[in-house]
Amino acid sequence: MTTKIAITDDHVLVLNGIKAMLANTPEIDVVGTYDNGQQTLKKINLDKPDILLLDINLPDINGIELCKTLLKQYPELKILALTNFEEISFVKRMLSNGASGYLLKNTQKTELIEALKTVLEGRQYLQDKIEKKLMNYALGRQNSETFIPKLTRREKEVLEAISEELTTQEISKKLFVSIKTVETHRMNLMSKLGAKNSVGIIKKAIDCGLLD
Amino acid sequence: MTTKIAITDDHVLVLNGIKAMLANTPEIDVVGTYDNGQQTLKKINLDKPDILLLDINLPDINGIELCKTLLKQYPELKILALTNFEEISFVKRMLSNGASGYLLKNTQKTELIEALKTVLEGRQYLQDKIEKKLMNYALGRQNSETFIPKLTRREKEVLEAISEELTTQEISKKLFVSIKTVETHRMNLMSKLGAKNSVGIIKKAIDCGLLD
DNA sequence: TAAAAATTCAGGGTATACCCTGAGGAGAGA
DNA sequence: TCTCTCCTCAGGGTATACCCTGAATTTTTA
Repeated sequence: MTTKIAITDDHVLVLNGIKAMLANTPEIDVVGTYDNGQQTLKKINLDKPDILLLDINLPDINGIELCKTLLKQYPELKILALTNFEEISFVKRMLSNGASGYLLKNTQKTELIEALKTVLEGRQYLQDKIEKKLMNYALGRQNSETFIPKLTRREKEVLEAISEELTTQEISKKLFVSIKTVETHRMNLMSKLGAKNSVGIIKKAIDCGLLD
Repeated sequence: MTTKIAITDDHVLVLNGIKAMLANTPEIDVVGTYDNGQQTLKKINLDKPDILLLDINLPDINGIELCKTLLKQYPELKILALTNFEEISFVKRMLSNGASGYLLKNTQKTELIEALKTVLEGRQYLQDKIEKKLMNYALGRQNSETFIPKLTRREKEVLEAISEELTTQEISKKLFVSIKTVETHRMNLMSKLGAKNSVGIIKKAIDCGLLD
């Protein structure tokens, strides 16, 4: 049984590099390559790959968003992030959005194939370097007390709307309440999150994982 | 529908070689051949090719300059560099001046046709060898900054300050500039990052890894 | 069931952000 | 030299965010 994989990357050289790398590996079949997010969304249901190698850095859609969207539509699909970004924040966001693994683009053939196998078995594959970073990050975080403030239902809704760059007026219309109510909620958000303004609200919210 | 191509090269045997190579390929029609830059500039508007195969090494004009000039006048034209220069600096300069691909003169017929097709579809074609060189070069400098908007030094400073929850007035004092200047930078940040307000700036900045 | 928390909203205010046009000077690069 | 980008700043305006006090109603919880 061959494993069908597809690749989304806007760099032709990367696409071809991977294809070439897998050319003489009969158990792996590259069924599709896409160079942007829209194309991926359109064509993936035709190619039906088991695994998608996904670059974060795409011209049209953020790879992290794309990951989330794809997994909603195709829960069976395994997504393996393949990128140059070493930042832990990207790793965390990819994994929390359902990615099955994270590889850097300097990956060698053997490692790529091992990653594909691991992912196919339903397990998670992280490159050594990434795993260590993640570990250190987790250990560093354990000590520092991170109290996540409890937000009410309404506050979460307002928070969400603020992060959508809506104005108070727009939020009031969206939630069917008065402007004054929205302002109250925002003030409470600032108070609870220890922020001086909406920018602070968003920063702390992202930091606490209250937003994706 | 046939694809019209033209060739600029000062070596007659190369011109003829390519023509011969494409002679029994009906979907490709060689509509013009030029042996220097001036001639190319003069005659290309008459021949109206879809793709131009362009040598870098021309007697009168530098092929890289010619590429830039041609694309200013004919933005629809696809230019495929065809040369013996393997140096990455040439490749980069051609591509950054808008060339759609880069072939060495040892190209075989099938590869040439594939390159032409790829370019015609609006994608980029690079010969394997060139691709690998570029890949190594790219890996050497992990600067994946394709979709990350380029911010100026001042814009980065203002961005940083905004993320510190400072007001415009506070930022102006911190950076020793007027309030109006800070506002200008913030507007430019919104524009560059596609944000509707400061919240959007921060979100996109975090998203792009410009912060933290 | 009483207390606490959450949701709603008002009046009234100041500070700030947002948005436009326009423009001079400095520096880099062709 | 000319062009382009960046940095700087102004006038003048509207919209919005921020901040206070106070309070009625509903919902949750102890």
